[in-house]
Amino acid sequence: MAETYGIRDLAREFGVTTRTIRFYEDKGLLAPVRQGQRRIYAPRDRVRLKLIMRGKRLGFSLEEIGEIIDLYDTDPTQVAQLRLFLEKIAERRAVLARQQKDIAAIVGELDTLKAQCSQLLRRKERAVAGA
Amino acid sequence: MAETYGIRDLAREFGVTTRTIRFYEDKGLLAPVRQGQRRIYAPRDRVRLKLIMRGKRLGFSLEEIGEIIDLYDTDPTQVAQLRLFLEKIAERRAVLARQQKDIAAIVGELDTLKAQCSQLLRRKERAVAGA
DNA sequence: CTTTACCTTTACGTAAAGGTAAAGTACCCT
DNA sequence: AGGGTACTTTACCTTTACGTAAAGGTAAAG
Repeated sequence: MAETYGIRDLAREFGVTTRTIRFYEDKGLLAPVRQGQRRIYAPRDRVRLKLIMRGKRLGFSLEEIGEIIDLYDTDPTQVAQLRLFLEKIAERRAVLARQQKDIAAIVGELDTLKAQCSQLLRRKERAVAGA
Repeated sequence: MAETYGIRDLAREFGVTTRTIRFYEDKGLLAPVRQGQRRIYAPRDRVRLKLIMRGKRLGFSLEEIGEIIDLYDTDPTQVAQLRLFLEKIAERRAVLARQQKDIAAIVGELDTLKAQCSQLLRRKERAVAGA
């Protein structure tokens, strides 16, 4: 028979709190079966959670992650899922590329400001010392 | 006599809403005088707003911006302000540097995933076409 | 006197991803 | 029966930077 997990098991394995896992369920990302009130997680739930964590690491929102992994169930060939995922990857890359440029620009500004401040500070300190 | 501005004037000049300017006042970043109920902004308020906008562009939080520009008033020599600002600049640079690295790593992962997905997709598409 | 434009305060809403507390349920161990 | 532990639900709290009504004040123009 198939392996099952308790919420605590998965929380430990993935380094999140049980609250987090329940939160994902609220958001429709997980749907464990119940045994009374307890949640029983099957291997496929574990896979989904792993995909969620990976998606988060890559900077996707939970909503985007949901769109992608839902196709995992509804799309037997996974072609649609792969297409969507590739699209999301492209989007994400574009966002990151822009962030890279923005950061570089800001770092440039910070360096300029730093130079100005440093110079001004040296002058002020000399003025104070000389007074 | 000194120039003054209405809230609308500053909003237009800096491309923000009046709500934003009032919000900054709530946060203690601005303190215009009142004429009855109306807010009257002096040139120094305008300068502060300009500093706020610059700080934001550089990615500082309003709280950090507040710390810095408050010294502008309390510190006549500005030495303390310059020191604090340089410190903030260094912090910000460090954060941005880490972000750069993180982004680069994620982009790398995305590229790997993209390659895998593309290959898989091509196989699936061939399989479907061949069926 | 009314419209129009601008201003005011108060206060709830938003997004994201959970944290945290309260209070109750379930089961094992002794 | 009592204790301990894990689990459950509900529901409000957090952060940041405002958006968005609601409801009304003030003043110039027509």
